[in-house]
Amino acid sequence: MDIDANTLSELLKKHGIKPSQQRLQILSFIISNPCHPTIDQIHSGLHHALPTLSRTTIYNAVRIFVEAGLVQEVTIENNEVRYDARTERHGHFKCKKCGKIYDFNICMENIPAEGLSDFQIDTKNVYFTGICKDCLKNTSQEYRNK
Amino acid sequence: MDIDANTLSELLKKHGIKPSQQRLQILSFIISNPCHPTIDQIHSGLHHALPTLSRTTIYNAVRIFVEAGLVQEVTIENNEVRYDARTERHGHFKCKKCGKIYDFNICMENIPAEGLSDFQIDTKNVYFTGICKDCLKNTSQEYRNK
DNA sequence: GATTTAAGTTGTAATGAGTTCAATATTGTA
DNA sequence: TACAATATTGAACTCATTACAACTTAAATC
Repeated sequence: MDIDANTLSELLKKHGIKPSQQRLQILSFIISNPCHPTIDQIHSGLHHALPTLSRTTIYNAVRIFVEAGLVQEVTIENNEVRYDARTERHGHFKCKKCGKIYDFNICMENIPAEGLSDFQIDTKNVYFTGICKDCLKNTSQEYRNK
Repeated sequence: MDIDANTLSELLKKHGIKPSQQRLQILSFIISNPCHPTIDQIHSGLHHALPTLSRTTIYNAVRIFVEAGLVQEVTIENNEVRYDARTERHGHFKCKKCGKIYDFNICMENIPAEGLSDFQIDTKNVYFTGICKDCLKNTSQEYRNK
């Protein structure tokens, strides 16, 4: 389940990021948990490995990862930023009932954007909201947001 | 520049929303300022017309507008929710240099989303980031984020 | 190996968008 | 006018994120 630490270390060095224990663990966690974890989920997920890990360190680490293009910020809904190590472009779907986030493949290049000629486009984000297959099956159920 | 108050009033009633002075002004402001204003921008923009207008009222009003489908939430970047009266689907581009947000037309229906069959899709959002035409022209300039 | 220097980490305190809530004001209706 | 229902207001609160200063670690030089 774990990613080779040396490989990750080299990856960080290649981007001019010093591979500290904390950074290696944080990046490894994001890669091996492709559920788009929040800062808080990273924090509690690494608690047994690094009991003194501070939230500030996680904020710092993900910021430099994002700047280096190793990790993507995913803002599906306001008030929860999530992180995603998939660098290939893909879309996100958030179910309004169960709150689960699904990835889906999408060919961004095919999106026809009128009026952006002469613009330098760095990132493209697509997110949908609605109700997922599983929740649709159980339609008679009570509404449990989030 | 103003929108006919009667038309707006009817529009609100049609959606079961009581057309109070505050709601009319807030909706009118969002419609006549298609710059995707934040709560704060709405607040200061309406200050001369409604000096006692409270932020809470704006939060309440935009929430019921969004629920009624009259207004769209635009979350380009975390920590700033913006509001948009354009209900037709379109994408948003945020310039990393000047911070300006551009609309662009996009045919959402054509976005090929693999793996979402049997999902009920309610909203589709597309946002790009990069550097706008104007800022590209002045490349030698200092970097002014936001 | 000891010393110096730079960089990274930590926890606390500050910030600021958004929410909650009780009091007040407004509106519609009899 | 009186009543009931709804809307508005502002202060207090919450909570994610940021700022910052003290501390720790790692690397570099002697």
